[in-house]
Amino acid sequence: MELEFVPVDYDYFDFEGRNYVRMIGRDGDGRKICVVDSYDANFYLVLREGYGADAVIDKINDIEVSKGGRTSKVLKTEVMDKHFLGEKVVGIRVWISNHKDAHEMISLMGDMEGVDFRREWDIPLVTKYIKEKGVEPLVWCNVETGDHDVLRTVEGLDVADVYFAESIAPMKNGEKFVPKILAYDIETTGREIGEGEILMISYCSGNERGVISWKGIDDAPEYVEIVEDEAAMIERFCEIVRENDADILTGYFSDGFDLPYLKARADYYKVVLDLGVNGRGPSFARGRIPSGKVAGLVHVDLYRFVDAVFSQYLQSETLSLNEVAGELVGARKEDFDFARLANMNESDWRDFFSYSLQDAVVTHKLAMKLWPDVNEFCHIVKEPVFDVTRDRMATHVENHILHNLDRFDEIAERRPGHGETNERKMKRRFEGAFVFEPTPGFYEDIVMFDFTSMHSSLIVTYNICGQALRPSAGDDRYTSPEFELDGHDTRVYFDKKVGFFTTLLSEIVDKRKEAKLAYAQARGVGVSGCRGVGSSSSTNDLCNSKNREPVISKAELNMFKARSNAYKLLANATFGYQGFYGARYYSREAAAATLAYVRKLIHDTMDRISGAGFKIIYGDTDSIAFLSDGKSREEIIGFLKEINEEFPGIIELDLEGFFDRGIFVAKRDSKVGAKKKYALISIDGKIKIRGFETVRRDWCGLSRKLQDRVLRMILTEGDEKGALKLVRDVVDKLKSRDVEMEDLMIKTKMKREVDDYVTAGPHVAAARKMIEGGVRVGVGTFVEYFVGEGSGKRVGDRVFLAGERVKYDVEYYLGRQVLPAVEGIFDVFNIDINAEVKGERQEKLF
DNA sequence: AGCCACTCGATTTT
DNA sequence: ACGAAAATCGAGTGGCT
Repeated sequence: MELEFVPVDYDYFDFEGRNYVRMIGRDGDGRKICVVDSYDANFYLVLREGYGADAVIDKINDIEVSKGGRTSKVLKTEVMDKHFLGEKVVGIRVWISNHKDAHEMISLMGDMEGVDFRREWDIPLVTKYIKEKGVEPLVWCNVETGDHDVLRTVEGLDVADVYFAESIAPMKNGEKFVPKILAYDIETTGREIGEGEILMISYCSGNERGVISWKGIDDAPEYVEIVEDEAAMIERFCEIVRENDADILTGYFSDGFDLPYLKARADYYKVVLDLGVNGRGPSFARGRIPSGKVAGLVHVDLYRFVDAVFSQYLQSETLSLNEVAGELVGARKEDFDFARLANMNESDWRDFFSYSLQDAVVTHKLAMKLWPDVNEFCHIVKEPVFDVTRDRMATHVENHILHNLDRFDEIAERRPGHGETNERKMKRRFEGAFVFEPTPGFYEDIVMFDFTSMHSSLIVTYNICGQALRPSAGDDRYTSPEFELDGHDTRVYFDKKVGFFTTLLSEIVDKRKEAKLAYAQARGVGVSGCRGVGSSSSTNDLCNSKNREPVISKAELNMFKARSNAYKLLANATFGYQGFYGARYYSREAAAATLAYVRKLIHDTMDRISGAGFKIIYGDTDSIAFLSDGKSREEIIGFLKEINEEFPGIIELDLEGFFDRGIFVAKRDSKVGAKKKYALISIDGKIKIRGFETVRRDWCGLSRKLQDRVLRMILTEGDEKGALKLVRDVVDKLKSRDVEMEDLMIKTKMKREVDDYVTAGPHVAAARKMIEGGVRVGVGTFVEYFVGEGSGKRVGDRVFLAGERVKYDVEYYLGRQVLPAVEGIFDVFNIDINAEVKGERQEKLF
């Protein structure tokens, strides 16, 4: 029979000495089903030039590996014309009976005469399956089902039906798959996994929501279900999860907390944490934070996705659910003071239930918000949801490459070995980008240009990749600018013939442009009817031309935005990927050369702009700021167009903006202009603050807020005298001890374990205090402290945690926080803020 | 004890 | 374990006077 199927989750297993891929997903009727497909593990032996395949094949056919009660052998071989790093090679594709033995098999085929090298044995089986069969995650396909003994192994699964795929192929115009998402959250008495009890579990999948608890009160809200005890609560939760029949189970930091905690408590009570379809508990993969996997229900830890993919684009200072959800979905968690736990009355419990439910609701909202992004990443890098939500950018870049190699008949490069990564890590750093040293001052009428995806467009334009690297110059080669590598000046050369690496990157850049345009146009349509849709190309045809009504749904709009964003992130990460020690396609020369091109381009462009009579005031990597010098905006834009025509390849300079005023300050204790530290106000009144203490989380709120207000007053009103008054007010408040403790807290993130610090700064002292108080502090923990009065010489001796009844140190906050934050700004106006404040002190004395 | 040069460590910018 | 380097700046450290 035939059926429609969308795969969501993948894994593989052995049956009678062979590998099978097991997929869980939905059929056309929305039933959760399991589809099993046969897939044999395989790899390539690449032949040495001049050697034939027959002798090699004869030899490997005899190789067997017996291990763990199974015997792996060669099933089949095929001689194929392939490419490796763009060069033609002859490969023997070898199919074997078990992927788990691939590594062992390959080592037995090591020093074989005629075999140059071996590849693709280190690619996960599921990745190879998706790549080769085109059965992509979240893409509908047609399955021709059939009988097979292997179905015995999946008969017990808690799904609507199980099928064996006789054949399987993606559908041409499948619908978009919308998953059912169930969010959950637990409240516990302990902070460590398994230490203490779970008091309640909350869940939310849209309208279906509730809290299960064994801490009964007489009139609990109707959404609370009270059960006998903790074990019963865990079992009831499993039951609810299974009945809910979601595709995705999601939590926030649930890999690191909720799921392992549940598992530990379930183990303690000897009940099965049976959340999935196989009647067994979750499994945890190795790693710094072990990934929790539930069979047939994709467990997604949203924190990990946000951390890996989104964090650098968020304003949030911590990645707490509260902050991230606040920023992304405008939803805040409820507050609950955990100190109340010690002594709870009925009303406290009601608050706690409500708080817990809200956590699950907010997590669900966040999951719905991020789904378009997860979905796009899945479609682009063609890896399952489970992996896409946990992989870092470098892995995304690599997976995107791996899944597209077949179009180039390319055999994949291998992953570097341990020794190799260590060797790469040991290598010296290479020179990075160029930053222009600004002259401190207050400027007016500023223009800023910046290059769009500068590194990526240079890589594409000059074919900068390891594959194209050549030892000498030539007509068919690009010659890089001169740069220093490992102590001597050098140039490198790249063949002009494009290969898969730069082709794929240029596709990413194109698709990003396409999605960005579609998004912009769709938004135009959505906001004020059908307009600005001039092109007739299919991606731009977003209007129903008959009735001129917008036909773009909000979901589609979000899709374009997510797609544009995913391609942008992928493009931006590609440069870093080439210089990343763990990369299959690592090329230190390419990474260093890219930076040499980056420096040359910014210098040449700066010369071009100043050559046209403009005064450059700043620039960093890919941006240039200069004074418009009375020229109109139209003239500037015309000038930009003119320069753009002179760039080679896909290099493009963009208008970042026009700014009415801007301030650049000097480095501390110096007259030299500080780099990466400036504030601008754009012509529409938007303020852009970069690098200042205002935007640094390791400064106290008092200094940050004051500096922000000072900068704003100076930029919007040009009123440094008014700003001076702001400082005086704060100084007075500080001295009269009128400042809220909250504004004096200094927050830092631990970058290593407490004992691993060579020099122990104040935050380490604070961390030690926290540990004394029973808090576990490790890498990633946020430490908050204030500096109080005391005799200690070091700041670290006067560090106190929130709630400690110690007077704050006025001198410290004045001299080390408040004044330093504004000193440089007033210097620009020749105002000595220290003298001003001291003067005030003198006046008071008199 | 105080100054100075230096290193360490956290954070931000691109 | 899972993109890159440039840059600022506070705090601590150890040698010197």
